[in-house]
Amino acid sequence: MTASKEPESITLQDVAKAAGVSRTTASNAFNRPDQLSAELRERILAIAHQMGYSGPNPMARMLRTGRAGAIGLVFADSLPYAFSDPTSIAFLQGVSRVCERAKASLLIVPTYDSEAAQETIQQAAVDGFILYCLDENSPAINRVLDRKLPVVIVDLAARNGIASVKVDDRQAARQAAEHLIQLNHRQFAILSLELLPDQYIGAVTPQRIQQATFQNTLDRLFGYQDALSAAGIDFSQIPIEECPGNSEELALERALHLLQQMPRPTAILAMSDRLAIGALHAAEQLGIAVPDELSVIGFDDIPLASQIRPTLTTIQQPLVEKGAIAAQLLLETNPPTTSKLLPTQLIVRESTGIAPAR
Amino acid sequence: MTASKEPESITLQDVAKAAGVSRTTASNAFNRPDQLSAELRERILAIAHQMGYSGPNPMARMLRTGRAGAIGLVFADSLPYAFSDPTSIAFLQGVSRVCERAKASLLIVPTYDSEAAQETIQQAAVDGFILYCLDENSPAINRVLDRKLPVVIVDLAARNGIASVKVDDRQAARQAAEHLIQLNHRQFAILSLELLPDQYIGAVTPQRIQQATFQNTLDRLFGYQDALSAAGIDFSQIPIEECPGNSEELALERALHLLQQMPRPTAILAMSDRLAIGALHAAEQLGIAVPDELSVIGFDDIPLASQIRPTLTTIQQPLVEKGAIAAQLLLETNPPTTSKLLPTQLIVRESTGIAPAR
DNA sequence: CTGTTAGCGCATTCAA
DNA sequence: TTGAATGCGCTAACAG
Repeated sequence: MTASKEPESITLQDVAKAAGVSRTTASNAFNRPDQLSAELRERILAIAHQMGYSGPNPMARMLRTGRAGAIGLVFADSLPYAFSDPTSIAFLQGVSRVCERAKASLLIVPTYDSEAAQETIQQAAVDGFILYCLDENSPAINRVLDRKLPVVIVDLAARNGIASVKVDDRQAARQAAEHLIQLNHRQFAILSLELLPDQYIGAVTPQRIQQATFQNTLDRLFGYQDALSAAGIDFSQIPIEECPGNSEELALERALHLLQQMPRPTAILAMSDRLAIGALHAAEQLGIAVPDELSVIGFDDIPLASQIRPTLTTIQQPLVEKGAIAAQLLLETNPPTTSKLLPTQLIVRESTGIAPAR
Repeated sequence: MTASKEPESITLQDVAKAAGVSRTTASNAFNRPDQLSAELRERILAIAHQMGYSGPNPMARMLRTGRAGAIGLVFADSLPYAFSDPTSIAFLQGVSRVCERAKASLLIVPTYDSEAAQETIQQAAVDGFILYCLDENSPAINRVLDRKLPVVIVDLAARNGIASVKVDDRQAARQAAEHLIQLNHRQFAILSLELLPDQYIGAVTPQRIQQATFQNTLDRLFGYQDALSAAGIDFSQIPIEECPGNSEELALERALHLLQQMPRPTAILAMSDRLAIGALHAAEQLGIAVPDELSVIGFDDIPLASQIRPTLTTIQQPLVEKGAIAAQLLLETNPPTTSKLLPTQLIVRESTGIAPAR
C-alpha cells in the first residue's frame, strides 16, 4: 500500500485545495458566512468535516487577530484553597456569570510559587486579567502588571490608573464593632485573618501589625480599633488571634484559647464568617451560651451564615457582585480604569445579643 | 516635538535590534538561559525591560510550539451553577491541585447554549479537555470530541477509546437502598436529580425514565430499583420526585409533598446530599422526627453532610479525587485512554435508623 | 462573491 | 556561542 498522508494537522489550506477554492474562501466559510454563498459554504464545511478538519487552529487565529477570547483570573493563593473558600467561590460565580454572557472563557492561572507565577502569567493567552489578591507584596502583582494588558484588581489597595473593586473594609469592620458596643459589650477578643503570608498562628503583636502586607486584614483591624477606641476601650489590651487560611478548625482552636482567658470576653469580632463559625463551635464545646453569654459577629455573609444555628450576625459584602463587576469592568470598559467601592451592610441575626450583666 | 515611536507592540525583533543581537539570541535569553552567556542574557533582559517589552507574545509562542500550557474544562452546565454546586466545586479542587503542580493553567469554557459552545470550544487554546458532563445528549460533547485533542470525560458513559473517570453509580445507589432495607424500611420515596435537561419539576413517569439522557441519574435510579426489587418491593409504586438543578429548596418543596402522602414513606432515597438536606428541612417543618419516624439517605458526601444536624447518612464518592485523577490522566498519560472506576462507600450517620413499627 | 498578497511574533533548524 | 532563513496556520486588506 502506498503511504497514506500524514494524519497530522490538516490546515485550512488543505481544505481549500480539496474544495477547489482559495484559502480566503475557506476561511470565510468558517468566519464570515455572509461573504460567500450558503451552498458553497455548506460544501466547504462538509469537505472539511469529511477530511477531519477540526476548524481553524485557535492559536494561529489568536496570533492573527490579537484576541484570545479569554480573560485571566489570578488568585494569589493556592488554587485548591481558592476553590474551597466560600468567598472566592462566590467571587468566581460572579465572574463566570459575566464571562458566560460575553462568551469569554476564563483562564485560571496558578501562581503557587513566584517561579510558577512568572511562567504561567507570562504565558497566559488572555485579553486581560482580574487580579484577586490580598497580599500587597505578592510577586504575582508585578508579573500581571508587566503584561501591560487591561487589569482589574480586587481587594487590593488601589493603584494609580488601575481599575479596582473593593469594599470599605475599615468602615465595615467599624460597624461590626459598634454593633457590639451598642449591645453593651466591653470585653472583646478578635479572631483575625492573616496579616503576613507566613502561616503564623496565634497571638498578634503590634510589631506584626506594623509589618502586615494583607491590607484587607489590616483595614478590618483598624476598623475594629476605630470603634473600640471611640468607645473608650483600650485596644492594646484586646487579645487578637491570627488564623491563617481562613480556617474554621484553627478558629475553633484559637477561640477555645480566647474563651479560657480571664476575664472571659463577652464578644468575639471575627474577620470572616468561617472564623466566626469556628468560634461558635468553641463556645458550644465549652458550654457557653450564644448569644446569652457570648456574642459573635462575622464578616462576609457567606451562605452558611444564615444556615447554621445560631444564625450568624455578620457584615454582608456583595461577594458575587464583586466578581461580576470586576469582569464587567474588564470586558466592557476599555481600558478599565474606574474604581468601584461596593457597599456593605450589617446583618443582625441570632449570634449577637446584649452583654451579660457583670 | 517629533512623533515618538508607536508605543504599541514591541517585539522580540525590536529588543534584539536595540541590544545589537539577533532575534535568536534574544529569544534564547528568554527561553534557553544555557545558550548564551549569563552576562549577555542579563543585558538583553535589562534592555527588554527598559523598552517595556513584556516577554515573548504568548500567542505567537503557542503557535510556534504547538503547546498552550493550559487544559480546558468544559462544564456542560451554566457556569454560575457549576460554581455553586458542592460536587463540581470539589471536582474543581481536585483538577486545580494537579494543574497547579504541573504549572498548567485551567481554561474554563462556557457552553451555556449550543451556539456558545460551538464558538468557545472551537476557540479554546488548550492542550486537552476535561469534559464534565451529565447529559449524554449535550451538544458540547461532540464539539469537544471534534477538536481531536486528548480528552478525559467525567461522569459520562464511557466511549470507545476515550479515557473516562466515573463511579459505579448503580452499585452505589443499590447499596444506599439496601442499607435502608436492612433497617426494615418498606415504604420508600425517591428524590431524583434531573433525567432530562428540560427543567421539569415533579413526579417521574416511566416514559420519562425511558427518555432520560442523564446517565448518572438513571444509574442511581436503577440501583435503587435493583435493591428494592430484590427485597420484593414493587418499584412501580414508589413515588419519585424530580428536582432539577440539585436544588435544596426544590427538594424541600417536593419532600413536603411526598411526606404528606398516605401511607407516609418511612425512608427517602435522595440522589444527592443537597436533595437529602432539603428532605431533612421538610421533615423538620412537618415535625417528623429523623431518624425515628423518617430515614433519609443522601449521595456524594459533600462537606455539609457531616455538619448539619442530624448528620447525614450518605454514599461517599471521592469528589476531589475524581478531579485530580481526570487531570492526571489528561496531563500525564499520552494519549489518555485508560478509564477509571472510582470506589464509593456507605457512610452511616444519624439520619437513618430502624423503621418505625407500623 | 472570490482569489492574491502580506504579515501576526515567534522558535527552530542549520551554518558560521 | 551566534545569526540568517523558514514557516507555524491563519485573517484582513484589497483588487478582481
